[in-house]
Amino acid sequence: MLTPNPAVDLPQNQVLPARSVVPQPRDEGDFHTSSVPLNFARNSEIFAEGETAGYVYKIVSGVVRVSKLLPDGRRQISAFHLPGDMFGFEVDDVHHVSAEAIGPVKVLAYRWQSLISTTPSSSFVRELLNRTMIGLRQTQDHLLLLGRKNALERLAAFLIEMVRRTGSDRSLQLAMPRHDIADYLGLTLETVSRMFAELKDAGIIKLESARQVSVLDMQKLEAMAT
Amino acid sequence: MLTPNPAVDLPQNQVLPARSVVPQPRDEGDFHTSSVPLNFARNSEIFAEGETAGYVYKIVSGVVRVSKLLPDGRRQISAFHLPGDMFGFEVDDVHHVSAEAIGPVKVLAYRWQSLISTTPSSSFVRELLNRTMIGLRQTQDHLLLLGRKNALERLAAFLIEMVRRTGSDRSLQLAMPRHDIADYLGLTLETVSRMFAELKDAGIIKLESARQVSVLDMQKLEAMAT
DNA sequence: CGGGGAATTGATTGAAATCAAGATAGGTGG
DNA sequence: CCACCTATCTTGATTTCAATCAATTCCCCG
Repeated sequence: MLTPNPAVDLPQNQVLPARSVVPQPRDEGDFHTSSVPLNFARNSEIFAEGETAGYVYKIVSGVVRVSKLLPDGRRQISAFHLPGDMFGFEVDDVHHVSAEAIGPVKVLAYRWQSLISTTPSSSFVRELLNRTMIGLRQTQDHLLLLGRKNALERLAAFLIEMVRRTGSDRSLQLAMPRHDIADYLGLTLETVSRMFAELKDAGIIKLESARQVSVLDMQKLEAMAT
Repeated sequence: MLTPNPAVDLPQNQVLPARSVVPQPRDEGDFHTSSVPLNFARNSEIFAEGETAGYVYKIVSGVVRVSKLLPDGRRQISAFHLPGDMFGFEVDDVHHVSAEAIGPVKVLAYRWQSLISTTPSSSFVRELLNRTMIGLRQTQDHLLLLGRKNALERLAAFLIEMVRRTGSDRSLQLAMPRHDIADYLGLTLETVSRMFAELKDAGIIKLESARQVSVLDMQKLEAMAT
């Protein structure tokens, strides 16, 4: 069965009290609005489904998984977020997904209200609109993957996405375990492992270790992603 | 196999020439910007993946399906849009999905540039941001359905969504064929048909006809959607 | 080193896809 | 107005791909 609550063994974070860094509002990033730097430990929860939303987050370092759970523990990861990405937008003030740090994560937290209502200029809103539209497009692409691609196509698409987003080509360091990849791709971790083996046996990738992948034939990998 | 191109037998629409109604810019809807009323026949294409995007559309009447195709014809419908809904937003000026009229459809087309750049106030942008965030949330919910729910749960969730969105409770008129429901739910039309039969046999719904459904037990239906 | 979570690999099951007929019905023209 | 024609839908038989169940094996970290 899937992990009912992936955030274990870590100190709870309430609304926004200090964690390891004392919140010191400051100007930073693309948004010239006060932000609070926060640190999250491996597997800690940044926010949970159903919680009151009041902040949007911009990743400084680390990787974040955004997911939804079914009552029986089945989990779907809707996105992995890398440094520079923003997450946590909500129309109303309730989070409809949860977010967790996969490894140690540093973020800047911005008050949602400040970003949209304090009318410095509408450029913040335009920025948010652009980021949201990009997120919508990526999510639509992911619908096609989950609804219509087979296991091998899904893993190939995932590896291509990660190579592209991390900037590297050839060498790829995976921040997340097989279980998370499985929950992102709508598969089980065993199937993910078998598909890694299949790509390896086909000479398309090389597994330096479970988390360190070298792409040997990007042409073929792209062909497999359909 | 899935329909390679669902838009058949219908007159092609180029960028925005008149169809059955001569385009007459006018003020209308929530947006006080000029819009062009357009009519589309059953199964005609409103825009295609890869086409230049320049307009956003607001549905006056009819139902629209938004989808993506794989080269071999596999199709994933990412959303059905009903009257009042808007669709066609893109970050850059290329459509990354295609949109087709399921039955006869009337829309109002708005120039994207007018909506965002002619600074009447940023309220248009806020409106677009809200609609996009709502779309993102619905798409994330759909990811969970496609990645983790079984066939029966998917159909139950679909029926609940349609009952909620059409406002009716109990009686539901489906605008789309089984094939479209299947491509929305990541199933085949045969499986969709079997799941309808299962819900019927369980006394949860009644099929007045294939397109006319009565919900007999909403409690149970909601329980099945997980 | 040695312990333990993570990953791989194997055997078997199972849910939905595919292949294959028919049944239903909605629209059209005689 | 009715009957036919053809889309659409249903139902059945079989196959298949991924899930599940079950051991090992591999490393990563203490």
